[in-house]
Amino acid sequence: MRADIGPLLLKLRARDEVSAEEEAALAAIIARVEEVPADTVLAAENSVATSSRLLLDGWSARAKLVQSGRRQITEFNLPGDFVDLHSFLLKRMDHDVVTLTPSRVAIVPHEQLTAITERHPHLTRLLWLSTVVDAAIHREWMTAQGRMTAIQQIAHLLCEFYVRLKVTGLAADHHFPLPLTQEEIGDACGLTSVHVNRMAQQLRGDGLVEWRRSAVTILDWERLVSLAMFDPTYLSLERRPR
Amino acid sequence: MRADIGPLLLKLRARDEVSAEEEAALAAIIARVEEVPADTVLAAENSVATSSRLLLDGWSARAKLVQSGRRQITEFNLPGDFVDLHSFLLKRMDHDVVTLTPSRVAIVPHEQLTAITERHPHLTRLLWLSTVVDAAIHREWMTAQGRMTAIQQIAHLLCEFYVRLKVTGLAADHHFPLPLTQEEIGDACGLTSVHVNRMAQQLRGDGLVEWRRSAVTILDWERLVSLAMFDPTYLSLERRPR
DNA sequence: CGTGAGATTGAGAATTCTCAAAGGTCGTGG
DNA sequence: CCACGACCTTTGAGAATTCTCAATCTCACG
Repeated sequence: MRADIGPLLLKLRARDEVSAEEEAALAAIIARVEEVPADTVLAAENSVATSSRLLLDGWSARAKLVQSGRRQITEFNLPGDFVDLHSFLLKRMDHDVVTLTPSRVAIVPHEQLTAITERHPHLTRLLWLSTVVDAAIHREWMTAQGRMTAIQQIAHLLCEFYVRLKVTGLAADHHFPLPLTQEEIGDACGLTSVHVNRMAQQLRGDGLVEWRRSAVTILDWERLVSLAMFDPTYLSLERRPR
Repeated sequence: MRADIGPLLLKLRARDEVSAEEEAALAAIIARVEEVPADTVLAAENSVATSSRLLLDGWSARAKLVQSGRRQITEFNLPGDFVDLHSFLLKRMDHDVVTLTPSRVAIVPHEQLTAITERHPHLTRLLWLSTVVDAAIHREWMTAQGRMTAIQQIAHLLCEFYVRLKVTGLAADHHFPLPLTQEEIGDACGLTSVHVNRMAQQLRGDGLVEWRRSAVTILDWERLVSLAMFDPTYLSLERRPR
């Protein structure tokens, strides 16, 4: 099966050049592709991984479960994200990776990744970069959680989705799909779904977004960015030699 | 100047073997060593880095400033931490790195790190791992911030310090130095220093810790771990092939 | 001993949570 | 093509945690 790694390449090329040879090397490391339904655990906390997963299509999340049934989502993964590249080095997972929508996932055995590190130093650096950007996203979220209000956090999340989805052409004209429940957004922001609901109403009432069903239209990007104090620097979408 | 990379090696060797050749390669990438006072910015947000810093001695922090003078500390760096290895790939910094105590810092030019990726794939993976562990620490903190109470968060931080400091021999017998103000701890937990103070009093009052000046003694490790729901898995201190 | 940074205390205020209960929406089976 | 059920969203009201803003206290150090 020929996996479509187009979205991944778009992301990598937003940050640096990727040669044809590197592109071929990437395509070659995929062992197989799987279709998985929503709410499937792709990688379980505490398990020891021997392969990593590349999200070809669909949304997933990194989540940590806490006693008492609560959970914290620490990052959302969009199509083209190498969702558990971290497990290549960690081996033992510190968190779950769970699909949020029906998804298509490419499986990459760790031996193949090891081979990349031995033969393609520049491609290695680009993959390394993508894990380091995950860390930058974590820092940005932590800052939002610790030092911003609930409504700012949610606004920030919407800004992030829009910018990240645009890279792979999944968002345009200030409009994008958002297949998340308010509960899932709450799990990401450290809020209850009740409070997410009230803040979402406020964002709508203030004329910042139109947000119905599972799609969002940003009505006033300037004001949303200003409310969220959103600065996309942390996404490292500058093209430069790495 | 001969830099003492002993603490760094202890950390790396807690996770996998490091050959004598790799050790020599690491020692060779250090361009120079600097002594810096407390509260010095080692790497500034938004600047474009051309070298990374290895903390030989002292404590530092990754911090993000938010309008209105607030800040969020996203990780504390201890002696032996490669504090801004992230900048090797990010180039443009998404956060500040600031010393919290007088420190000794080794400077590593990015060209040297590039050379490591070209000649030492296994060492590259170990350095990559250390950035991925930073991300795991971020996730753990985010979970604490989002889904645990203030006192649990602070207890969790103390557990983390003890385990991390033990790796390099800087903690033992449930005792360790803690050169942080309550304000700095608040910046890390997303709390005010006032609330940190009250929670610290409660931890002392409950007989969990002795915490005076800048040193902590954990009086009841079991109970502290249980309160904080602390599980050191996220620190990846298992020795296995990477 | 005076100074200044950091720790501690007090009291009222704000944000967010908890616990229900009610209202909508969408896919599926009859 | 409609009714049903499951899953979300929305609303209300009281409660809890944490914040804000001072003011005071302590202690290491010059």
